[in-house]
Amino acid sequence: MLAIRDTLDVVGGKWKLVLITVLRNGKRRFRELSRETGITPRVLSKELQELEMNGLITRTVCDTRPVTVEYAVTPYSETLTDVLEAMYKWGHQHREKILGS
Amino acid sequence: MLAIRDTLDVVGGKWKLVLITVLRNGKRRFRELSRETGITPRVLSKELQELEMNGLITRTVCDTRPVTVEYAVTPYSETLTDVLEAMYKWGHQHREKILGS
DNA sequence: GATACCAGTTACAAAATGGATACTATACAT
DNA sequence: ATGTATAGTATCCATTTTGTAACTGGTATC
Repeated sequence: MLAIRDTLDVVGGKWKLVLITVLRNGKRRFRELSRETGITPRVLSKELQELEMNGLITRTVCDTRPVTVEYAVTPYSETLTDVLEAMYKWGHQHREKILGS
Repeated sequence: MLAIRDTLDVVGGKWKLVLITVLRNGKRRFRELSRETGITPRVLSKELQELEMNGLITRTVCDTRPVTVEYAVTPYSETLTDVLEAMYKWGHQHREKILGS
C-alpha cells in the first residue's frame, strides 16, 4: 500500500504516463511534445525533469543549428509496461461500462 | 492514453487506492477508516463519496443505536485487481532499485 | 534589421488537493 | 444534565498542481 503510493508519486499526476506513452512511439523534441500533447512549456519542462530524475527518460542535446533537444524513454521505463497496460485496460473497460449503462 | 487518464481520474490521488486496499480486507465503519488510515473526516467523506459514485464501494446505514454506517468494496472493484497488483509490484521494485543503488 | 524557430524560464494566477478544528444531530448511559 | 459514541458537515487555511502570457538567448533566414 506504501508501494502503491510510491508508484503514484513517480508516475501519477496528469501528464507523466501520457508523456511516457507518447515517447514509447519514438523520441521527440521539446516543441513536438508540447504540440502533440497540449502541455504548455512550463509544465512540460517540469514533468520531463521529474521523469528524467527517476530514470524513465533521457534528455539529449543535439548539435544542430538551432539546438534541439531529444527526449526518449529508457530501457528502465519498460518495467512500467504492466502498469500501463493494466491502467489502459481498466480505463477503457470502465469507460465502456459507464457509457453503455 | 485517454484511457489511462480515465483510470487516474477515478483511482488516482492520495487515498482512493489506499481505501480500496483496506476495504478489501473487510468492511469498515466511518470512524474505523478514519482511525486506521489517519484520513481526517472531511477528506474521508469526500473520498468515500467519490468511490461510491464510481461503483467501487457501497455505503450501508445500519439500524443500530447509535446509527452506524458500513463501507464495503463492490464486486466491481475486483476489476481493479490487475491495476493494484501491477502498481504494487512496480512501486516495490522501484523502491528496491533506488535503495539498492 | 525584422522575423521566425528552437528550448526553455519567469512572474503571476487559478484551481485542485489535503488538512485542522470545531461543530451539528442523534441516542444512550450515568 | 453530563458524558460518550455515532457519522458526518462547516469553516478556514496551507500546499501542490496546473495553466497563461510574456520573455530570454541563441541561430538562421528574409
